[in-house]
Amino acid sequence: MLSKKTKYGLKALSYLASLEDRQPVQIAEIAKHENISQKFLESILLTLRKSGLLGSKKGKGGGYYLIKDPKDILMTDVMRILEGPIALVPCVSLNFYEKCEDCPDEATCSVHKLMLQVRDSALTVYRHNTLADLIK
Amino acid sequence: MLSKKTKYGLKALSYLASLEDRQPVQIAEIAKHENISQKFLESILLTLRKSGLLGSKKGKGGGYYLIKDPKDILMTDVMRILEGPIALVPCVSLNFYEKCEDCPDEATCSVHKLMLQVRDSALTVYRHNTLADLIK
DNA sequence: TTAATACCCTATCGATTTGATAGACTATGC
DNA sequence: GCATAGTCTATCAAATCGATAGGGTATTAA
Repeated sequence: MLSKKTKYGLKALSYLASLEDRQPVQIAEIAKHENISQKFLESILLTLRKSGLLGSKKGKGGGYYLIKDPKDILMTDVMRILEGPIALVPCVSLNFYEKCEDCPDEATCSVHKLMLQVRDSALTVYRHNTLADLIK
Repeated sequence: MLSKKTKYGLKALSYLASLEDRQPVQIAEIAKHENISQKFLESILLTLRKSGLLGSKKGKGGGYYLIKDPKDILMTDVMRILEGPIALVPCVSLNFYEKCEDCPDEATCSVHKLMLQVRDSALTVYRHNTLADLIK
């Protein structure tokens, strides 16, 4: 299940991308427009800023804004930042690989085999979608 | 992330499918072979039995066994029984649909649009995999 | 018929995660 | 220097997860 953090983050990014200009937008405006708890959104936007997707400006007239063009923001990156691994199981994760302690052999593991396919199919989707695609 | 319940359930099903005959297999044997907590596995096998994938036999010589041929057991069914919805968000779920309370319009929701594609890609994988495919 | 076997069911428990809130701090612009 | 708006830390209730304990019940072999 998708976490609310990811859901809200996606909505916030989409909202920013939908605006014509790239002027800073206040947290409060985003929260209100997308029906999100403002304080919770604060921490999410902070994450997005620290990972380089958003810029911020303090003080009057401040807020958050997209750094890159929406068509250059891949969903693979967004999902990994917000949700973490795309794979459903660590042993098939590209960026967050971990060996399963209970599984003696990945090559013959039925779960591994199935989850590998699921990961690839999800990756394909995320790689073919940019932020610009989501707001069309 | 895939729950251990699903992971263990898949492993147990695979183990049963890998055996030549369809004689009842004791919980203890499955648990030992797959490195699973026996008590936890009990509840999982119970779920699988109640949903019609497994049969059980009590008393001496009892255990669990597959009811259908492995090639007739679709991963869509297995995943829905063990993990629940295949969709990452209720508003794109076929079997567990729920409206998002915060989202005013699904048609224009960017999250909805993305998650619909992810669901379809996962469904395609699960529909093309039977239990027989996993143990090849 | 009886006793062993093995599935069935309920309850509980600690750990972790999640979503949300509060409050103080800091930088900016007028 | 004061209002504005992002930044950071701490906390918290609720839910979920994985696991465990312990007794109940049906079946079978002897």
